[in-house]
Amino acid sequence: MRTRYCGALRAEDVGATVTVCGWVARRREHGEHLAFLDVRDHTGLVQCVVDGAHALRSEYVVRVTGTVRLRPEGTANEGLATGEVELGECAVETLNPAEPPPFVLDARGDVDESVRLRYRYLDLRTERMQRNLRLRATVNSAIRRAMERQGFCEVETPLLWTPTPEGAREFAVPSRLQRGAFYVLPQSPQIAKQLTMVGGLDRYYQIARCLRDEDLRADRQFEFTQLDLEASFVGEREVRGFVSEAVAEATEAATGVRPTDFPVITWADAIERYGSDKPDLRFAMEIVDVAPALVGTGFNAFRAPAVRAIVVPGGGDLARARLDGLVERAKGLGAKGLVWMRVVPASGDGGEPGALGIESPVGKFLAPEERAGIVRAVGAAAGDLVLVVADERRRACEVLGQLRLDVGRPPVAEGPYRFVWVVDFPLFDGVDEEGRPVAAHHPFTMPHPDDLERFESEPLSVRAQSYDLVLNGWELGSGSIRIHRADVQEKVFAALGISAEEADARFGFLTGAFRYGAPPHGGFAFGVDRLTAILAGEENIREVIAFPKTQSGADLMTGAPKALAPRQLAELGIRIVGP
RNA sequence: GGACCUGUGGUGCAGCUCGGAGUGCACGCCGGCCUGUCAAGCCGGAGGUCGCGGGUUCAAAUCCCGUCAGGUCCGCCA
Repeated sequence: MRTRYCGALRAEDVGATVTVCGWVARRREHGEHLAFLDVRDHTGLVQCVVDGAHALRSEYVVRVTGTVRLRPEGTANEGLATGEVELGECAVETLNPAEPPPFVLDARGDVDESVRLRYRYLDLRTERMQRNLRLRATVNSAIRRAMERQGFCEVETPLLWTPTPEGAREFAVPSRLQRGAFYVLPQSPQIAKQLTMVGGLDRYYQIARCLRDEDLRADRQFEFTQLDLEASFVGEREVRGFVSEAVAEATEAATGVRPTDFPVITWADAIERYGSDKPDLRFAMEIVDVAPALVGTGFNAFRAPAVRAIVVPGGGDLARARLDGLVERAKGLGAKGLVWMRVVPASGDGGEPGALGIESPVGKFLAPEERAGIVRAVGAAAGDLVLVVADERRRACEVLGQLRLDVGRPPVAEGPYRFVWVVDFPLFDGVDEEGRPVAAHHPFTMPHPDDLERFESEPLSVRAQSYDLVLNGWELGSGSIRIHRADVQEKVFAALGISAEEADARFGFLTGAFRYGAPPHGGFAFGVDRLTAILAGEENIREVIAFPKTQSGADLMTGAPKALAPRQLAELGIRIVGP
């Protein structure tokens, strides 16, 4: 039907007679005997010169046969890949007419997202969506290449899985053959992939769809895609190596530049220095301990377990209203308050040249050496702004970590790409209402061997062999070395308050499998949607998903979710109660 | 479950604070003119339940209450 793609025609094709197929992107009529027709396919646009175009409209599907020729002197279009040439002596065949589209498909102005989603099949024709979906395919392909090169075997796991009431809310699927019983859609292939290790697959991977019935966000859809992997007889470093390789391959395929730097930071350091377990390393503004400068201070607000600060370079000119806003923000985040200090050249005479002072609402409560000590400790220069929070250590760090992002963070999709591994997470994340530790990752995570002796005495100080991969402040994914021995697993279940019977009822098929010779194993999963979005320069994963849902879980194109026909409900034995 | 932003011809916006006739801009659409444009240009035209419901008022796009939809965030996401 066609001999060439629109976007591929170049000066070296001059003289060739070609046939292209595509959509009418635009037409420019110059009277009865001259019109320009931009024909678009997935590769780009080519200008066709026709003798009148009255019968053709936007988005008509056409087949054009013409001769490639150079455009006349001075009429080339440098903004177009095919801008040196055009198709002349065109015969245009309309393969299908089209109604005027509800929105213009070129790159001008934003279109409301609900309109785009309602007509997603049209939105997909835009250059942006074409680029994003093809980038996603490139990323997938690179991931497969890297995993296969590293000896991983692709295994598909069931979508109809068994309920494991733990963690994310699951989508339920009623069974027709066993009325009243349900499958669930997997929130991840976690347990299945561990069973492939027991099954001797050695290295498993899958670009897997995961489903979680939780509220949606810019970086969360009900269904999302993960590179899921698991390997036997490996430690943490090897797993991180596998993942770094896959991410590097994908990033190189997408951007042309292979990232080589995958620094490792401990969870404790990440909290100390960045106030977050997903630090954005594209900018500094690290948190500094200024308590040493305030030993024995007379200023009550600073007599706290921890006093930490960040410097906003050049932030001294922030308006008072903005500073008040930051104070409110800090309080909203749970801090008792926030002290700001503008760093200025020291006033008065007698000071050393270059000496610095501060302007701050609380300046008068601080001794001169305390003011100087803070400025020195944070390494601030004149014109900078210092933000100080005094509180419990973790809270002070986390509040400053959030302020650091509020004040200094570039858009997530703006380069450079700064990956970082966060390791040594705590095994437990606080305690529940009954005072029991809560699993930070999942209950199959192996504790750090050095911390096992503190398991009973200080469970909250036990580190896990788990690790997150972070890119530009977005958590791409997480993984861990798993427990493969029954005795350790029992200890963890006990600490979590899960009885042997309960564990057996919930995960019996897993713990049972582990009695038959489970190899030491560990793995990881990272979000392909998130990685692709960042590499595509998009702030929202909907932009890299062909048919996403809205924040309320609706598919505006199909109208899903919808009521089922009474007959379908009857077959499933389901009666709808309530509104 | 909660907070905030948005909703005005097909699309994107302005108008809303201070109520006074559906007023305006750009794009698209339809028709006419136009032989080198490329977001073509020029002229003309059509197109509206101001998301929906209620209230206040002589009078509501505008003020108030409720509700729906889209978005951002908190909770939630082992």
